[in-house]
Amino acid sequence: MEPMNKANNQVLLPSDQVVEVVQQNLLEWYGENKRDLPWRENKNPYRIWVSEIMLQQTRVDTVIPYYERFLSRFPTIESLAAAADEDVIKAWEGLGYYSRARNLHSAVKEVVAEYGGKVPDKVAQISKLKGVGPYTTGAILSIAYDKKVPAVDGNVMRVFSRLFTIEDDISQQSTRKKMERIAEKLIPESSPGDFNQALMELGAMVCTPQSPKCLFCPVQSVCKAYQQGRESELPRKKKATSPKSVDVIFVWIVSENKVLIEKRPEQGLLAHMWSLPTIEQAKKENYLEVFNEFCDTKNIQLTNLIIRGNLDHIFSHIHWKITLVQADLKKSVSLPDEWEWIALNQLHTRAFPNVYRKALQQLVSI
DNA sequence: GACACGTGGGC
DNA sequence: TGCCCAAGTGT
Repeated sequence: MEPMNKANNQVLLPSDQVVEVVQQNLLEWYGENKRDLPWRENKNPYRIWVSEIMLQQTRVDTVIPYYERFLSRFPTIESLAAAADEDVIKAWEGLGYYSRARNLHSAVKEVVAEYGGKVPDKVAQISKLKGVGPYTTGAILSIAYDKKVPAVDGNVMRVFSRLFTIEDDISQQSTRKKMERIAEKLIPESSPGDFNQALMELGAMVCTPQSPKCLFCPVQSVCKAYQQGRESELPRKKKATSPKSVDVIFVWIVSENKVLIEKRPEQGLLAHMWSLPTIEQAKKENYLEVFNEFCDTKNIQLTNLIIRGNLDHIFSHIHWKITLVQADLKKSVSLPDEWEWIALNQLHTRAFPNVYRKALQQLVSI
């Protein structure tokens, strides 16, 4: 293996003949093999948009039920624009990357206010919307409006890496720009949306990260990696660093069938989401000190501490080692602004990220 | 450019 | 089991 920084900076564009074969074979294959997915029912730009946001870093099978519920709850761009923030987040609960929902909501409101509810069909306008980056710009413009704009995602980068034996590290942002130049040459005038989707579909179904199904690949005849038997070596990608381990305490405070919940800060991990009161960066050694400091900060007093259990939750970049601690709240002058008593049987009305759902299950189900 | 940002599935 | 991932974007 060559070192990763030795990748060629030159963009070697595919020949006209290769372009021809890829276009024809891929479009024909897509026509016969594409999956029947809910966002392929029509080309409503709003529906395409929602699907593209949900699909970011998220599997198709995971997205489908969320997509169906979301579109049935917010069937039009106007209905989403008019919705309360809480309702939008609640519909996103469990999907992860919650800033996607906030950005989508904000962008949809902008489209209704600035563009009369019509999703823009110009790169300059749509790429300014919150949560719409280079990939989503290309996806919406090509799929919904049949514009010849690249939509280069992880699938496309993997397909191109193999098809043209591109050695660049696909985790580098600069690599995507190179891939976009190739895509611009490859996309046919006639059906850019189908072609972009065909590229992604190929990556998802045939040109998979592990064990690619080269024997069934419609572009096998022009694939350089296959010709060289190197399909398992490509694409190149820097190994991810493993999540950093952090000790965390969730505090379980119940009184008269009510429990204290906490609204998380507006920035950072699980921003805006409901949670149990959480002590982050807690040292496991001395709970008392940790709790005293916590009580000082919140201007409250906690007594009768009992450890109720432990829980691990691994985010993409952080590993929470959670201790569930039950406590009683001594009478205090006032509750912190971010805290609220809620009836146990009303917990389901709030949007909790999954890590807190798991904790609640453990605590409530005896 | 590098890192933050969730979750669940597959091997 | 632990690691890699899955239709990226914001900072």
